[in-house]
Amino acid sequence: MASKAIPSETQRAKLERKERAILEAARTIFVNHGFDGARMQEIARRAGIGEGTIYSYYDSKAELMLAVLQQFWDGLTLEAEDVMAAEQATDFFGRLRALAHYHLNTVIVNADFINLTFALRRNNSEVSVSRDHLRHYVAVFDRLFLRGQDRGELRADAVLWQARDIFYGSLEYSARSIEMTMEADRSTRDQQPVVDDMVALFRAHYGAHPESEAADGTPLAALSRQIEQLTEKVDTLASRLS
Amino acid sequence: MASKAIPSETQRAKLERKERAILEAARTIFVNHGFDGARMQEIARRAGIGEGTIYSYYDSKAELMLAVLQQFWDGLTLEAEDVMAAEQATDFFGRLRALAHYHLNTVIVNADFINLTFALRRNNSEVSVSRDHLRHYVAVFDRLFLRGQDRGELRADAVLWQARDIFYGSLEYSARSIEMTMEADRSTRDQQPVVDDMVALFRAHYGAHPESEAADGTPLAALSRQIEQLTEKVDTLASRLS
DNA sequence: AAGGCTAATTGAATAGCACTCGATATTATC
DNA sequence: GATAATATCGAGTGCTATTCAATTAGCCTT
Repeated sequence: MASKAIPSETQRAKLERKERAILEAARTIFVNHGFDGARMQEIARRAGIGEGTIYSYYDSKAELMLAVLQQFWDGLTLEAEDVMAAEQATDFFGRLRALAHYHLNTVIVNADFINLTFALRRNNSEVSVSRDHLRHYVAVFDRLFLRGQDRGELRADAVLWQARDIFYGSLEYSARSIEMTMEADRSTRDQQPVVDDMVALFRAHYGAHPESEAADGTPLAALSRQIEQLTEKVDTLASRLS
Repeated sequence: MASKAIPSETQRAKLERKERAILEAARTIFVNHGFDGARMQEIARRAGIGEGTIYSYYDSKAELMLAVLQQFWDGLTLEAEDVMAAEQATDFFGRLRALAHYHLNTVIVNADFINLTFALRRNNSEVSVSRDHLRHYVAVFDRLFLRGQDRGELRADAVLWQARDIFYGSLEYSARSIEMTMEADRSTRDQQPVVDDMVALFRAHYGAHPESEAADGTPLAALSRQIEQLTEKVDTLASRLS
């Protein structure tokens, strides 16, 4: 397949540039017009190439959109990982808050892409591929959750995939609700309560409650420990304010 | 519009029967082939009428599918209300369990319809109509939740729409996860843990905790709860600072 | 019940689209 | 520079939803 003739570096670069141009054009058209509304002709025109040329890069319209989505979700995954890495808080709930905030905002801002992703759920053959983006993306949550369990911050008997579905499912629906209430206003103000609620939910439902485990007779010690942690946090905050 | 000539009862009945035939045929074809895969010709043939006749009942393929979905969701709403009415348990959590069980099962069994519903989210003009089905359907949950708050079973400061998004969002994602793990097996066995988890979640996060009010008998629990609330506030502050 | 009027029905014709394919241009290799 | 390989093109193909002029069926008046 890749043996006959090796294109020179400039040639390869040219092809790659052209492929990027197609992807970029497709991205714009798909977002603006949706899958069915997008015209291959317009994508070709915008990319500055002939209509048939697209098909030597991508086998079909669906596959082209899949490539667009691939790129989009890969970007999101990287961003989510960056957000996690940049988060100062090292405890589970602080990181969860950061992730929830990032995800909710992302889902709202990129609502077009999210809709496009789920619009592909019709064409059965592609679904499996489209699932991979999501799997990759939600792995960020999975790692966070498992680490939280390892450190004893979360109940050990909690089921990962159920927690994951609660996290992403709730946030997606919340995003839709938020979008509906503010069709024009782009402020991020209203997202705060949802994120707070999500963190509180995880704390109440999945958080380890040491005092109930340590039923031997030192429930006070557990509380004392919590107060210590809290004091630490408050001190951190205070120092940051000065 | 409806003045010139009033059709006799038999004539009207005939038209209604024909409309039902179209709807029934469309329902079958759409479910089996999806929106794009469905051929208007096949729907017409199955309904025993000419292809053009469909268009004197529905303006377009999309509107036809919308009518199919309308019928579907209306049926679901009635069923959900029946489930609520038939439930012996009168407390919030018992009823919530029944609703969660019904909804999860429904979403799994009728996955085709659910997917079709969300596939229409592309065509902007129809979205508003399609939202009405959902609004009507989720009102069952809303009534249940508000009643739970009135009776003091749920925290009074809980926000209805957030709880609703958590309920339906989580269940929808869970349904997908369940579908994935058993592509063939139709048993309802695996749904139980998800339902249990959902009820436990609502109990932990939204349930009223009388012990924190009755600070006389169980001071430790009250303190623990206060600490949690405090932690929540501190975290919120911390996130706002960054 | 015959004629006239309205509304319903039909399927061949239209139009719009993704995709194909033979012809053409560009690049690589000798 | 010749030739082979590869990339590009856009007019044509095939498939559909939708339209519409012609036809039929139903109802009302006399």
